[in-house]
Parts: sequence; structure tokens; C-alpha cells
Amino acid sequence: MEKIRTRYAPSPTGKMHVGNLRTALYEFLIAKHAGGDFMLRIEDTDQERFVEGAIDIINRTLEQTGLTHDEGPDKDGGFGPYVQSERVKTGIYMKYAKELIDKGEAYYCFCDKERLATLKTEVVEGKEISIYDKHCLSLSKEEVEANLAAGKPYVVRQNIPNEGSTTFRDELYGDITVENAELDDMILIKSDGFPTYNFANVVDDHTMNITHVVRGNEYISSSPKYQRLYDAFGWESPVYIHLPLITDEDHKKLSKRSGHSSFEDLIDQGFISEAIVNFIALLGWSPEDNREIFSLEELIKEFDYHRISKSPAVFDIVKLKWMNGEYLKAMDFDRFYKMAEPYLEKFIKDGLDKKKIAAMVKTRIEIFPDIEGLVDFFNELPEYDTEMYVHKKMKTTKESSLEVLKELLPALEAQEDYSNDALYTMLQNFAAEHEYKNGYVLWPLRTAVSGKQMTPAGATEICELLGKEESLKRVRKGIELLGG
RNA sequence: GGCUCCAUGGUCAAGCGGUUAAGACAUCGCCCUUUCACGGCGGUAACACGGGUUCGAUUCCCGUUGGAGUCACCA
Repeated sequence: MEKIRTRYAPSPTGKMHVGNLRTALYEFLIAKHAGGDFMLRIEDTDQERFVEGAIDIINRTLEQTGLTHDEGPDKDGGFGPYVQSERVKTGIYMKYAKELIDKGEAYYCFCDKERLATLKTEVVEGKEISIYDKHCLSLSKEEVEANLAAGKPYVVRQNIPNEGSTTFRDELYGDITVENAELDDMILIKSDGFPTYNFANVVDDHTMNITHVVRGNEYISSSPKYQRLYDAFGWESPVYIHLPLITDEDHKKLSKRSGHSSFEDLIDQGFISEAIVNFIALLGWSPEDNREIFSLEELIKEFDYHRISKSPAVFDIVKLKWMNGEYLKAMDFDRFYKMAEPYLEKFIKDGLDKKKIAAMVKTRIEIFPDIEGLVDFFNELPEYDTEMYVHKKMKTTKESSLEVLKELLPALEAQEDYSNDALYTMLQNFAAEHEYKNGYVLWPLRTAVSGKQMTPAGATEICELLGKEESLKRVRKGIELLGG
């Protein structure tokens, strides 16, 4: 069997959209699952939309996520750079366009913007809809020659008949047929000499020997036109796999508005790349069993593109958070600490044991920014409401807390060893002596010492970290607040 | 609006003619517990509607409704 070759073909226009990342991932997985090759091609035929540095972002993201390509712009080797703006210089697109013109499958068009504007017939939802009227198709050979000789700007258009229909086969969706009359004579070569995406992708996919064309669903409606191109050239068409859209909470195509539409956004928000990859792999695909946690290697092994879903998926950031948390829990401590350190640095003053705090926090956060709310009290006792001393299940009240803290204070002052174990033993004994339940004592202490409803550790662990002096200070403050 | 695609809980989803219609997130409750979290256990919650086909439809076909995508010298 022929070796599978897929390609990721982004246009360098900014951040890496998660929809595009998912497309890249599936392309990678489809190829690798079958022992094939995965290519990277840069589609920068639109001079105006090109963003400086965008190619770096693409490369960096692919590297971070582990989607390494076999052939592409940053590799040398026989296949040359798959950068369309570079390929333009070889004249490859114009060559193929001329072939189509010779075959009558394309034609020169000299219509200017003004004339085209008169063709706009309808306005739907703010969008002008028009279909080209084949005006220039009727130009005689002499007229075309004359226009060309005069240096009149032109584009090359695909010639699609008004009768008949065109069918292409998608692996997931099956045969899709469209009436030719619905198809516009799309522009193949722009007046600046660059090919449009519509033309370049076909020429490149063919010349790069791409066997499986994987792309977003939004291309399904233009696929018949591409199919006509393959047919016109007499090329064998690739296997098409159109991927269901990823949408936002409103079920609309994911956009910048959502705030987490790009890989970079997510990294900035404290997600880790493995979790992101794992999560988006499951957006539109599911394995045979119920497993949800997959490394990239495992995905390669399990990924069967026939199990890709046909319906769109909502990008649920809440579930991503859960998954990210799972990754953090499973992560080895050193790596976790390295990644958490910048956040700890920000919220923990010197002198406190950051490693211990990191360990406390590791199983309790979903994303790194969660750290702040968990640890900020170490620096400074926050102002808190004494209502927090009331706990139904522990049967504590403000009054009982005040009493306990007052009784406890001398013992805490006398205590020399502030290690967690020693402290805990001491408190246990204290509780036993007074015939209190542990929680009856520990709850008010934890509250006094943290001023928080929620802490990453119990009372004694906090005291250990805070040290004797600071702990006592906070207990006294608690007594004061309770009216003692 | 034309064309195309899609349709199982709030979300991701399994199912591919006969099931008590999985599982996960979220949510709720209970247990555990040095609070919360973690962990364990359990609950609520779905086949859009109407026709066929069939002994039997969530599953196949048609229609309706709903949603999405697309209609550029952008990709």
C-alpha cells in the first residue's frame, strides 16, 4: 500500500488557533498511525495578511506539542521549501494555470473592481453575494492577446460550466454533490501574480504527493471546485477528510472573542501543552474504549480516523481545566515545581519554604493561576469575617472558638517544636485533655492562622510553615477579633 | 436568501435493528477527612418532531423543525 502523506498548511496570520491545532494534530495522527509522513507547508500567498513572526509561532507551537513534521520549510533535503511565496518564484502555479487555459478549463479575466461591483446582486446578513457572469470568457483570442500585450491587469479564472453537477467523496461524509450552476468561476491567479489558496492548495497537494487531505469543515463547500481542478488536470484526487468544527459556548465557530481560541492564550492562562493536545484530540474523536487520558504516543497508536465524529463540538474550557488538573497531579514534582515557581515567586515572600507549598498545592489546582488564591495568606493574614469560625459539623461557634483559642494560646507559647508532627501531637493531647473533638480545636486554629475559608493544608502544616512567632501573632489577632 | 452539512443529557460522547441507552466533565447528595481539595459511593439529567420500512426502531428512508458552515483578487 502507498505510504500515507498528510500536510498541515497554515497561513501565517497570527496566533495558532485551536481549530487549526486540532487539524494539525489529526493530520499528524493519521499519518503516524499508519507509519506515514506529516508535512508542513506555509500558505502565505496573501501578501497583505502576512504577520511578521507568525511562522515562528507555528514552528514553536508544533515543537511544543510534539507535532514534528517530516518535510517542511525548516528542513533541508530534496523536497525544497514548502513555502508558497517561495514556490511562486519557480513559476509553478502560472505554469499549471496556463495548462488549464489551454484546456479551456480556465481563462483570463480583465474585469476591474468597478465592473465586479455591479455584479453584486444580493446582500445577506451584511455580506454581498455575487456570481461572476463569465464576461471575459467570450473574449476572442486576439482580444486577450491585445490586453496582455497592453499590460492590462488580469486574473485567471476557473471555467465551470453552468450545466451538470460535480461530486467528490469525503471519507466521513460520503459523496457530496453540487450543481455546477452553484459554483462560481473562482480566481486561480490573482492580479499580483500570486495564486489564490484555492488554486495553490490543489497544485501543492498534488505535487507534494499528499494522499490524505485533512481540513476543516468550512472547506466542504468549496471542495467541488477543487475536485474539478483535479479532474481538469487529470490528477487522481486525494482522500478527503473534513473535520467537524470546534465551536464556542454559543455554538458558533470559535473566534478570538472567546478569549481562549489560541494555543498561546491557553498557555498564558496556565494550561500545559500535553493537556491541551489530549483535550482537543477528544474534540471530534473518541477511542474504542472509555479512556480519556492519552499521551501523544498513545494517540498515535489508538487513532483511527474512521471514528472521527461528523457533528461540531463545543470547546468546554471547564473540562479542559479538569484534564489539566489531572496532568498536574500526575506530573513529577520537579517539573511541577519548575512550572509553578513563577507563580509561587509572585505570591510567596522569601523565607517561606516554596517547595513545601508547591507540594501542598499540586493536587489542588487545575491551572497554575489557581495558586494565588490558595497561598496568598502566607504572606499576610487577610482581613476576614469572624463568621468563618462557625462550622456546623465541627460544632464550633464564635464563642467556642474564642474559648479554645484562649486556652490554647499558653500551650502554643510553651511549645518549642513547631514541626507539623509535634504540633499535631500536642494539639491532639490538648483536645483529649479537654474532651474536645480534634476538629473542635483545629478548625478555629486553622481559621485564625489563615483567615481563609479554604487553605491548601491543615492547621498544623500551616503553623509549621509560618513558624512560631507568626503563628502566635495570628492566634492573638484571632482572639482579639473574636472580642477576647 | 441559495447551496452544503449536522442532530443521543448543560458539555464531550459510546451505540452502528432487539441494551435497564455506556463513560467523562459539570451539577446534587452521602462517606472519608485537620476545613476546602483529593479519594470513594450514589442521585438528577438525553435519543428534536412527524411519517414510513420492519415482528421490532435511538439506529435505515423521507419530510419538518432546529443549528452550523459557506457564498472575496482571505485562507
